[in-house]
Amino acid sequence: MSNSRVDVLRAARDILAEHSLADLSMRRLAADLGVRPNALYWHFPNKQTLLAALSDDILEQIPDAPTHLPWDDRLAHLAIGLRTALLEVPDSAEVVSSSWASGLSAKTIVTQLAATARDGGLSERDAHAVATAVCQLAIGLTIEEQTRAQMERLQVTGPSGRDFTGEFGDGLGVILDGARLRADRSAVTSADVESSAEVKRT
Amino acid sequence: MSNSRVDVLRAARDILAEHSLADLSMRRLAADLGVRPNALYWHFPNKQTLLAALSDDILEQIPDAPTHLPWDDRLAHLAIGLRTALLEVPDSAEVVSSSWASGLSAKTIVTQLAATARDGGLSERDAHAVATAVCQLAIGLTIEEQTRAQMERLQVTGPSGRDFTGEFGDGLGVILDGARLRADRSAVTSADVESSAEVKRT
DNA sequence: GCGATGTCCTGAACACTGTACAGGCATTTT
DNA sequence: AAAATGCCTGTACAGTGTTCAGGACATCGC
Repeated sequence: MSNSRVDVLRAARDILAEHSLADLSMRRLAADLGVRPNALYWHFPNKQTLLAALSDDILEQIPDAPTHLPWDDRLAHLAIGLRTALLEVPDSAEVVSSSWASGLSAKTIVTQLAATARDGGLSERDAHAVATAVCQLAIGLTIEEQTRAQMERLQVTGPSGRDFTGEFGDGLGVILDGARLRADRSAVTSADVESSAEVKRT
Repeated sequence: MSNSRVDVLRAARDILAEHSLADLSMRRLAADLGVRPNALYWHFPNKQTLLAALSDDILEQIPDAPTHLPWDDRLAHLAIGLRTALLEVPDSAEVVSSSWASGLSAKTIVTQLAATARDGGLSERDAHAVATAVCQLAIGLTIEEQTRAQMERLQVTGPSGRDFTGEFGDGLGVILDGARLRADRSAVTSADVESSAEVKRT
C-alpha cells in the first residue's frame, strides 16, 4: 500500500491529536504509516516543510465568516474560528507559529482578516495591523494553553487556574475596539476631505 | 576555574548573540565554558529551565517607563522596551515564547504593563488583556523577524521586504487605541456610579 | 591538623533525533 | 517490450538531551 502526501499529513495530525508534538518524530510518523523513516523524504524535503503543510492543513478548517454580518462581527468570527481550529489539534499553535516564522506557510488567515478590516473602512496599514495583532494574540495564547494542557496530561504540573478563553476574548475585545475607533476616524476624515472638495487619494 | 550559574547564562547569551538558537546545545555551551556537557546539570535541572532563566535575564533589560509620562505613553514605552530587549539578542523571542509557555518564567513585564494600564483607569481584566495583547504581538512578530534574519544570514532566503518595526508600531497603535477607548468608557461609567453628575473627561 | 560539607566537575553510556546516498520493486505510460 | 514514475528499503552519519556513579578541590567547625 503506497502512502500519498495527504496520508502522511493525516498521520501527522493523528499523532498530535493522540499524543503531542514531542512524539511527532519522523521515525514515529513513519512507523505509524508502516514505512521506514527516510521514506517520508520522498513526500517532503525536510521536517520543517512537512510541519508547514500540516499547519496550512489545520488552518484551512477555519470557516469563512457569514457575509451578512457587519465587518467587526466578521472579524470576531474569524478570530474565534482561528482559535477554535487551533484548539482542535493539540500543540498545533506551536506548529503554526514556527511554520509562519519559517516563511513556508501560506498565512491566508491574515489576508482574510485584513480584507475584512478593510471592509470596515480601515486603511491597508491599519487593516494589516489589526490582522496581525489578532493572529499573534490567538497563536501566542494558544501556545501557552496547549503547552499547559500537555504538561497537565503528563502530570508534571497541576491546573494553571487560568481562563484562556476569557483572556482571549478580552484581548480580542481590546483589539476590536481599537479597530472600530480607527474605522470611525477614517470615516470622519474621508468625509471631511470629500466635503471640502479636495482630491482624495485611495 | 569554576563556573557559576551566571557564567553559564552569559555563555548561553553569547552563543545566541554570535550564532543562533540552533547552535545553543548543551554540548556547545559546555565546550565554550571549557567543561563537559553534563557539568551543566549541576546548575540547571534541564535545558528548559536554563532557557527560562536566560529568558528572564533578557527581559530584565527592559527599562522602567519614566513616571512623569501619561499612562498610555508609558505603555508604549514599555512595549518598545520589550521589543528592543528582544531584538538585542538574536532568537531570544523564541526562547521567551517557549519559556512563558512552560510556565518556568517570571512574566514580570506582563504585570508591569497591566499595572500601567490600571493607572489609566482600566479594570483589572481590561488591563490584563491589554498587557497580553501587547506581549503576544511583540513576541510573535519578533519571532518572525529573528527567524527571518537567521535564514538570511545562512543565505537560505533573500530579504523578506517586510518592515517589522512598522508592523509592530501599527499593531501597538491599534491596541493602545483600544486601551484608551476603554479608559474613557470606564471613566464615564465610574463617574456615573460615583456621582450622578455627569463629568466630561479632559 | 582533621573530618565534614558544599561546590563543581569527569567518564562513560543510553536512547533518541533529522537527514543523506544509493539502490530496488511495482505500477503506469509510451 | 521499454521506459518512466511513484514509493520505498538498508545502512549509516553526526548530532541531541540526559543519567549515573564517582572524584577533585575549597571552605568551615572542631
